[in-house]
Amino acid sequence: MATIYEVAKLAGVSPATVSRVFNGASVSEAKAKAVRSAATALRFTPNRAARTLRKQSAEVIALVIPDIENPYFTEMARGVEDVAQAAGYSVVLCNTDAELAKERTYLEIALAENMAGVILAAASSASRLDEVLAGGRPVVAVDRRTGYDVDSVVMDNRSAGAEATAQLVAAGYQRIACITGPESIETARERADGWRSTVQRELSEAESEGLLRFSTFRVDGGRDATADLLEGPEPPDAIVAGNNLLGVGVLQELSGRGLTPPQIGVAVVGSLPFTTLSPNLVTIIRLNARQMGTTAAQLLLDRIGGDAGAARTVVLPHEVLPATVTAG
Amino acid sequence: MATIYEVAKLAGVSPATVSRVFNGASVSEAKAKAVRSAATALRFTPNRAARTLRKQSAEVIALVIPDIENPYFTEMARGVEDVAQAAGYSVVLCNTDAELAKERTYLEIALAENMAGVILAAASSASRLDEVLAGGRPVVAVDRRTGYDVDSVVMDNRSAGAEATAQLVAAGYQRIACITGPESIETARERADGWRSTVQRELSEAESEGLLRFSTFRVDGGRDATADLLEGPEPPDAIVAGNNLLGVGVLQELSGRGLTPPQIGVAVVGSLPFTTLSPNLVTIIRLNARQMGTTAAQLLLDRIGGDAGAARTVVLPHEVLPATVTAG
DNA sequence: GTGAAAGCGCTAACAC
DNA sequence: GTGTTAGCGCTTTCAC
Repeated sequence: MATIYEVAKLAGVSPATVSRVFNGASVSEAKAKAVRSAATALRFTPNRAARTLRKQSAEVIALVIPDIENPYFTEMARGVEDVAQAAGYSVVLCNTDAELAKERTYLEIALAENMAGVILAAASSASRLDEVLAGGRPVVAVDRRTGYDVDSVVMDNRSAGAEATAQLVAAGYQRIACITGPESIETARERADGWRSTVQRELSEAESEGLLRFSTFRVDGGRDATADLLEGPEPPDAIVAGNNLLGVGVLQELSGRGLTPPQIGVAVVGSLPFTTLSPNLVTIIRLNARQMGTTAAQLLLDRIGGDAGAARTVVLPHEVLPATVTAG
Repeated sequence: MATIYEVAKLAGVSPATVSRVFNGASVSEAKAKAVRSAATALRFTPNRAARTLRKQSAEVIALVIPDIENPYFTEMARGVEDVAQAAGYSVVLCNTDAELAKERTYLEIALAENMAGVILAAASSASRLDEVLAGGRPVVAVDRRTGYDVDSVVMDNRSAGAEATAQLVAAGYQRIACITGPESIETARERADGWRSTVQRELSEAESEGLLRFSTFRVDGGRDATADLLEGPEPPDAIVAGNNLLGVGVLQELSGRGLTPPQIGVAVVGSLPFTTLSPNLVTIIRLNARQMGTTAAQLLLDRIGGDAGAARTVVLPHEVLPATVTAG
């Protein structure tokens, strides 16, 4: 790899001038041209490690997520990437497996690499951001808030859970269960809250507890919880799934037992990635993960650009896609 | 962020000694202990940009893939990550959207960042690796070979396509179509080749062309091609899908038309991620993307470690999961 | 085993 | 507008 000195020598200018050309500072057109052609001839690319060391900041954004195999997060990653790339930033995807230790390691790396900022879908409410924030790096929380005073982009989970439930009520179901993620995760609790309030208001006070399952936000969690519910003394006639993967698990388990919507009602908060089921059988409360990604990236870029205002929280809307085939 | 100098001062040693402690060189136990406690007190983490600049190499591996939203590639990413992480390397995921320009940019970045190596699922057979290789960085090709003499890890695509087709033949289907990816992608061609040879051998010479569609490796591609096939003069009675997303698209389109396997036979090369369909209705030629990832990472680490032997090609086995419910 | 010092490639004062 | 120079934080000879 050629250095700035070799380019300078070939172009007959100083290294500083070469640097200026590559950083948009004012240079006479003649010298700029000479530099550019020398750079091309030597296949020069600025060394990013050196630039990062000198500037104390890399043009890289860390996107830290709990599950890279969940399409919700990869969709989000696409959104982040699009905005970041347009602004000249690269995105580094870090997968924590929802483990605090891995998350911690990645946050340390982000700091040690002088990355410009972090977009974090926290592993749990216990996530620690002290180090990164002490290092002066902006953080934007996505999907889940953190215990820190940072920008966040979230869905209206309570309302999404309520909406999912209301759709099932409207379709005539009477015993509506809810399978959501780990209780340690804000979104899981909020979606369950939405379900609970709707059930209690629309059906009966009694019709809630006993029908709630905190599980994992994964397919197997959905299957297990569904099996558990169906094998109970008073099985539900409908299920609200707290995220996309749980939805898949629910439907898989039902299908294994010969049950298909609308025989039993199903509403999913999120989406049904790669479903092969007819879309009008299941109610979807669609969460726009991509938009969450673009919004978060924009907020982060603002902060990187020096915006020091108070922390903002953006709540994104969801879209209701009701099942059109119902039991009724 | 504390520096090595501050740690040195606090511990009463030279910066060089601090560096040695953090790099496993021999240091007296007394000083090592002093350094460690000073480092902890100052919350010292070595600055990676500085280390990278000095060592001319970062402990980072680039994983360059064409579609981050395809579970096949995220599964592969998991495999890469597991091996890399165990060896102390971070993984940077780069999404090219199967565009050569983006791929080129990412490869340049990998070089400019002094990354230790690249694992590449090439955007097309026209991918250029000259710069990276000239920079002395090892490259391992995954899923698809490149035109360069580098290590590669691939599936036996021809055999996978043949196996998928043979399963449909065995189930009694007579007009078996094939929907595969872009003709510019090796895997797409090879899977089609496997299909063609089996159809020609088992059925009739005539029963092949006209039933082959080169599409995109995406869900919409599967839908469009299926629609196209079904609306033709002599529609197929079975379809081989060239990858997971095409399989989803095929099943979606069929389902929209009220067709479900085994009314029409379906075999998929790859897997059916997050399917809600009963697994015994569709034949799956399962490709182990995770294993592909771990294998590639291992090969790359060997190269990074200095292995300069001839380029190797590893061909991974697939697993046949036949549909057990057939039209017969 | 340990310290002094040079230098990785770049940017940003500072002088002109 | 342009060149000179110092220095970002680290690793690594080279002496001792």
